[in-house]
Order: sequence, then structure tokens, then C-alpha cells
Amino acid sequence: MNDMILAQTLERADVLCRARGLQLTEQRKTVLRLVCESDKPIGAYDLLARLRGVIKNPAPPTVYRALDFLLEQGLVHKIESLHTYVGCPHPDHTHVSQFLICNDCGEVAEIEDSGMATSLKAAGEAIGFRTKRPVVELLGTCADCAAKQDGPA
Amino acid sequence: MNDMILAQTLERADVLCRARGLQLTEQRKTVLRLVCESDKPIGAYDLLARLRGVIKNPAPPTVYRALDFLLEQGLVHKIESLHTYVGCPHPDHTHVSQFLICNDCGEVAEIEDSGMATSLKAAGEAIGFRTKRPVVELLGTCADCAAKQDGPA
DNA sequence: CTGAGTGTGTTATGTTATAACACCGTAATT
DNA sequence: AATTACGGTGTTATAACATAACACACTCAG
Repeated sequence: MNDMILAQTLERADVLCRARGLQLTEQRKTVLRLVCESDKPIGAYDLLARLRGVIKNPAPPTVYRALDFLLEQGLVHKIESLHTYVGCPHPDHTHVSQFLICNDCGEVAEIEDSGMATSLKAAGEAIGFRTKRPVVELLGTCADCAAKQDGPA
Repeated sequence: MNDMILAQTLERADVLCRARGLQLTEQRKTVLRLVCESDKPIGAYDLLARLRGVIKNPAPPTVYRALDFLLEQGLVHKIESLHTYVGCPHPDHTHVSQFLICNDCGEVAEIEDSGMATSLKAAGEAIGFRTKRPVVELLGTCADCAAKQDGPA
């Protein structure tokens, strides 16, 4: 996430929390920033390490508390299959997102596919299941890495 | 999984491994059985505990090695969002499955939704992404538990 | 000023997963 | 028979991810 987008994201997070009557404290904001600054999903302990440069002597709960808050507010997402976290590029509206995760370069793309959302809804309803949180993570190879593999043949 | 189905599953696993020139050793078979006997997804360390009743002094690698093998052969699936494992009810054909996970009772239903498979494929291809392993886990409330909550109002 | 609510600091521990190295049995090769 | 390669397992230790539990500080309504 570049500086421009990052600044916007932090600003929007501020607005959003204020609107909800919640505190986006400095600490939470810092964690959000660190997550967003990473161009790849970042682990809680990596975050913790980076946090050492910002606040004094952070412990695991420091990071996990901030992450819990940010996850609840939809400001970050957790990549379950990698035990890592990513910033949400569009936290304003509630949404069902899917992640395309490249095994080679580690980058993650978040998409919002309407067909997917429809399928998810239909699949659950078919058997009376009420979906609260869909986890959709596609592990594979991104276009760039695929080109690098095939191209130089 | 009931005894009838369990026996069939183990038998089919045997056949399948033999066909692939692989060894479904006693240990692997035991782990598969233990996973399948559980009507809920089971954690690696729960498995380990149950394994103590069957083989002498098993350690974590014992269980993880067996799980790795079974996962590779499609005989069990991992539920990423719960860090648990479930037996696959139809390992014969390769398939893209989805899981409906009830937060209340803990039960997991595996489904194969063609619409979902189509959506997954389309979503990836749209940006040149090659999906190797889709993770689709719907966390929510199953029909039974929903009825229990709503019914006794 | 006091009690409730929220956010944080701190220590310890629980839970999930893997690294690394040794050993054993089988089968192909010499 | 010795040699080697390979797959599977035993064993010890440790890495990586996550939470419990308790204490303290701040703010704000009553």
C-alpha cells in the first residue's frame, strides 16, 4: 500500500471509528499502519517486532488486542491459511471478500466477486445454514509469477 | 461417521493408496480412523492423545506426518479456520469442497457446490490467477442449532 | 468521590507445528 | 554378502501462533 493510499486508509479508519463511537487509539492506529505498510500479509509476531521500533517493550497481547479491534471493525482481515493479517482496502462498506494468495511471491489480492457472494449465500441457504463469516482463500500462483515460470522456458 | 461408512472409507483408502503405489501403513490408517471416528473436526493434539491408546508414546511428529500424508492423498481435509482436521467422505475423485462450520455445535458439513466451483474458477481466471488449493469455509450456524435458538422463543 | 467502562502493561502459559538427527527395514545393485 | 538408496518411524528440542489472568490508569456519569 503506497503512502497516498495509506494516509487515506488511516484517515478513513479514524472517521469510521468516530462514527461508531469507538477509539482508534494511537496504538491501534500504529498497528493498522504497520499492517497496511506491508505489501504482504504480516504475522502477529512480525508486527510485534516492528512495533518495537514505535512503542516501548510491546508484548504479544499488545498486538493481538489491537488486531482483535481492527478485525472487528473490518479494518484488517485475517488470512486463516497463513496465520497472517492484511489491511482492508475498502473498510467503509461491509463486504464479503475473497483472497487470492500467491504461494510464490507471497502477495495477496483481495477481491469482491459478486458471483462468489451469490454462490456462498445459495450454498448455505440450501441446507438452512446461516453464514456469519465466510472464509474464502484461493492459494495458487499469481499472474506475474506464472509468467515468470512459463516465460523463460 | 458410523461404523459402516468408516469401514468403507478405510477400505477405499487402502485401495486408493495401493493404486498410487503408496503405503497406507498401520499408523497412517490408525490416524485416518481416529479422524473419521470423530463426528467433529479434531485437532492434532487431540488426535495425539487418542493415539496414546493405540501406539506407544506418540510424539507430535507422529501425528503430523500421518496427517501430511493423508492430506496429500485427499483422505482428510484441514479446516484452516479451526486448526482441525476432518475425514473426507469421498476421497475417490478429486474435488473442490467447501465446509459449513457450525459455531454452536462444532459440526462440519462438507459440500461440493458446482456454482461455487464455477465462481472460484472464474474469479481466479479473471486476473490470471492459477488456483492450486481453494479454501472455502463458511462459519455460521447450522439448521439444527438455528432451530434450537429460534424455536424455544 | 466513586463506581463502571475501556484501554493498557506485564507475566506466564497454552496451543499448534516443525527442525534435526538417529535408526530400522526393504529392495535394487554390486 | 556387502552396498546403497529410500521410505517410514522414534526422539528430543524448539519454533510459531495465541490467550489467560491480574494490575493499573484514565475518563466520565451519577
